[in-house]
Amino acid sequence: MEQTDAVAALAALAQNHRLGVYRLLVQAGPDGLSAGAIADELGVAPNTLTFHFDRLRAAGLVTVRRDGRSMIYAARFETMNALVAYLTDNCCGGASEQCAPVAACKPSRKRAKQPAS
Amino acid sequence: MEQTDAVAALAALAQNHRLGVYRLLVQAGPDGLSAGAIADELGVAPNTLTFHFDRLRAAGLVTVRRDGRSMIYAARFETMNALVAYLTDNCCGGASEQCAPVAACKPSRKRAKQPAS
DNA sequence: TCCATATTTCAACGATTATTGAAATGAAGC
DNA sequence: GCTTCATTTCAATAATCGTTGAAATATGGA
Repeated sequence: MEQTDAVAALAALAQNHRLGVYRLLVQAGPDGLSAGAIADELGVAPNTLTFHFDRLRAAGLVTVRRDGRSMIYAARFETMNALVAYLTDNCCGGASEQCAPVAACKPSRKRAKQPAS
Repeated sequence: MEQTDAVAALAALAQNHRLGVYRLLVQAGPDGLSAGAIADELGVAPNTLTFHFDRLRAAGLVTVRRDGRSMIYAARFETMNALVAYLTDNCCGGASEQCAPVAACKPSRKRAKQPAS
């Protein structure tokens, strides 16, 4: 992961509603959640939420797919893992064994192909 | 870690110079680096850097101590670990064993007591 | 086709952010 | 005490950000 991408991902997460959305999606797993379900859960206006989804998507943190009238958002775990790895990279110069690289999250169920990024 | 603290930490890291500073400090370990050394390494004006140090410090990501005329900044690994844990918390609803909580970085050498936060 | 539902688009506004230049502070050495 | 070095403070500026309201788009069902 490049520094530019890491800054983009961090900036995307550095906002109350977006962090709330993201954590919801991380916990939801590969199946994701509909925009409406997230709006209900967080009590955020749908148009505001669209703005935030765009940021998360532009940062590569989530994917979207359409399901009927609903848009289903899901976390991209590869990006999450890459970001964590970037942050903790070569921690303490690699000196301590306790500063080992962090574990990765590899959900087993296949994720649906994302259509338009 | 509370959502507010996580947003603060992420916002502190969501900037090119600050992310550069932070990664330098993570790799430097508990001994830290002087403000001047960091300014040289990154090619950032000292006053600009002070502004960014303040953000990192306010977010609890780094500590400072004075050493002669130099200010020595060092990463706070507890905050780093807490942030990573917060991001990946209950990943996939805890379903997959591969989504286990991430490893923590616990540098072995004692860190100098930080004076004024 | 017409209507309801789900979500997105657009323009506008106030608030926050990063960088700058000049001046101030604090510590060390002569 | 004066000078130098290391870093911080302050005010000003341009750029970016989050929320809002109203209107548009897309899908599914009667």
